[in-house]
Parts: sequence; structure tokens; C-alpha cells
Amino acid sequence: MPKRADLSDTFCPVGRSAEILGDRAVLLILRDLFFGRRRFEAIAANTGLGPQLVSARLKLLVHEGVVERHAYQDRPLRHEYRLTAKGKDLFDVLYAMRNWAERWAYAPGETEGGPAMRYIHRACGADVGTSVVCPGCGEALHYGDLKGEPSAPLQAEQAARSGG
Amino acid sequence: MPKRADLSDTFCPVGRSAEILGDRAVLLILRDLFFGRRRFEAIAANTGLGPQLVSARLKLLVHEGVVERHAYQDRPLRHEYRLTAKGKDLFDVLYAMRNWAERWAYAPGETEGGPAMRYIHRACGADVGTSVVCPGCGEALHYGDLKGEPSAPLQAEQAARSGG
DNA sequence: TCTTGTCACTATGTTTATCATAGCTACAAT
DNA sequence: ATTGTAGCTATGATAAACATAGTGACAAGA
Repeated sequence: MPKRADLSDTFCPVGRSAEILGDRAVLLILRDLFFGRRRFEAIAANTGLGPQLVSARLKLLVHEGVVERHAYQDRPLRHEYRLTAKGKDLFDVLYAMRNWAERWAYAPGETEGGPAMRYIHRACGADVGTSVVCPGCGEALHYGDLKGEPSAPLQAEQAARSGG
Repeated sequence: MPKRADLSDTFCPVGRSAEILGDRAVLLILRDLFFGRRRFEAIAANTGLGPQLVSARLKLLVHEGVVERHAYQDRPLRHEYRLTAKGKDLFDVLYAMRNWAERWAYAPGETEGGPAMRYIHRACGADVGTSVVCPGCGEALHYGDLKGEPSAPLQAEQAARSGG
């Protein structure tokens, strides 16, 4: 990040969130972590970000208590990154971003009729569309309640990123 | 923004949102617009951002259809900035950011017991806390449904920014 | 008329972050 | 001994952010 005024001590809650979330790389890394990607190389490949940026942002997120670094094997020593409870609670933000984009960011027919990413409420099986409350059973939707299903174009894109 | 890979054509909805929202200045400007600040100088003063940054980001937001530039007087010609329908629909994202910060970003007692920014559901008068659904009447909360009341420390901070 | 003030910006130069590319370290497998 | 994998770090060019200053159009008061 460039030199900038520090707003981490503002009393505005949006300002405090913006200190962490107001960064493209952070948002893309969080998206991948929510998607289940935990390994450094997988995140770097899928986001298209350079390794120094991924490294710097993961360090920042660990420092902020949003992510934790965890050794998943000893020889050779390898680490993966996991969302903490504080990190998992960011789901609502990413989900709101997804909802907005599904409504506004695609040309007609670009995603072949349906959403780019479909979400199903695990508890009742309903397609939640782009709402914060399940249209089937009325429950508020949070981390863990939903099962995501990428559309065909999105699946193809992700496959191309990890393969090439 | 620095030189970066273009992700505006990704199929991932979070990626598309991140192209616009993954920027500290954009988030702060949107916050001020939601707060009712529509004039250039008011936004620049309250966010603490330099005028070129504010100018560049407002141009971007107008280009993206999130904000519209509107002349509010002729002599001298003066413009203000307003959220479009597409912009107002970003409320859910900013509200989710606020909710997260209220839960995780303050030291105990820092905001004197209550939230930094209290929200009241206009329809039923209930304090919504940090939920996406009104705890009083069960309705989903969106733009226009809520009345914000800044806490004393937040009010003092905003007064200092506009005054000094 | 001359000065002061307001609003919405634009211009300039320094500092700092990002990107692309390459390389490194530790180990496993062949 | 070579190749491969994972998780990074180093380097140099480019581009964006910051602080500071200045501009243009007008209004209001001395």
C-alpha cells in the first residue's frame, strides 16, 4: 500500500473495516480462503497475484487475527492458512459483495441465465438467490450455512488458472 | 491504483466487486455518501483524502454507474454527488463491514459500552444490533430501513474533521 | 474596486507500493 | 545427481498516493 493516512484509530466502524478490506489483494485472498484454498501456491495461482503480494497480505491478515498459519506437515515443513473465527465472520461482507455483483456486474446472458455462483441453504435445500435471508425458510444466512456451486463459466476459469 | 492485473472480466462475483470496492478511498467515499455527505469538500474533509484522490475516485464511481454528478446551483456552477440505485444497493456491503467491525475491531470499553454507530429499524423502532435481520420484527434490513446514530466519540471525531 | 472567501477541483514532485521476473531453501522422489 | 514441489525472498521498472500549492468562477463585504 502507498503512504497513507492511518485510520485504524478512527471511531467509524466502516473506516476500521476499510483499513483491512479496502485492498484488492486482501479481498481476493479472503475469497479463496472461503472457497477452501489454504495453500500459498493455490492462492497465488488462482488470484493471479504475485508471491510477494500474497506473502505480505497473508502476514497482515495473520497479524490482524483474521487468518492463522498452521503447519500441516513436518518434513518438509509446510504451512497452510486458515480463517480464524474473526475471519470466518467476514463471510457476510464477501457474501454481500457477491450479491451486489450478481445483481449489477454482469451483462445480460453473460452467465447463461443463472448466477455466476449459486448458493444453496444447507438446512432447507433452497436456492437463496441474492438474499441475506433464506427465501425458503426465512433464516438469516451466515458462514457455513451455504453451499456454493460455481457456474460452468466460473468453473472453467478456475480450472484454467490452476492448470496453466 | 498501481499497475495491476485486470479482473473486471472474471466470472467470480467477488472478484468483480473487488475491482471497485477493493480500495480504501472508494470505501471511505461511499461511507460518506451513505452518511449524507454529497459535496466534494465535505467528503474530502471528512475522509482526510487529498482532493486528487477524491476527484479520481468520484470519476471512477460515476463511470461505474454507482454515483451520479448533479448540478445543485448555476451561479456559480456547483456539483454534488449522489448514489444511484446501483450505488444504494451497496448498502448491504458497507453494513456488513460495520457489523464486523462492531464485533471485532474495538477494544473493550473503547466505545463506552454501546456500538460505535447505533442503528434503529425505522419500521418497528428496534435497535438492530449487528444483525442483517431485525431482531424486533424479523425483516431483512436494507438501504433506507435504518436510522444511524453515531456514538459520542464518533460524533466528536466527525465534528473535529469538519471544523479543523 | 479591492480584498477576502467558498467550492470544486488541477498541477507538481517526492515517496511508496505493485508487478514481472528470477532465484532461493529444504526436502522427496527417481 | 537430477528433477520436482512448496513456500517463499530479491531486484528493478512502473505507477499510484501523498503533501503542498495553485487555478477559475463567482459572491459578499469594505
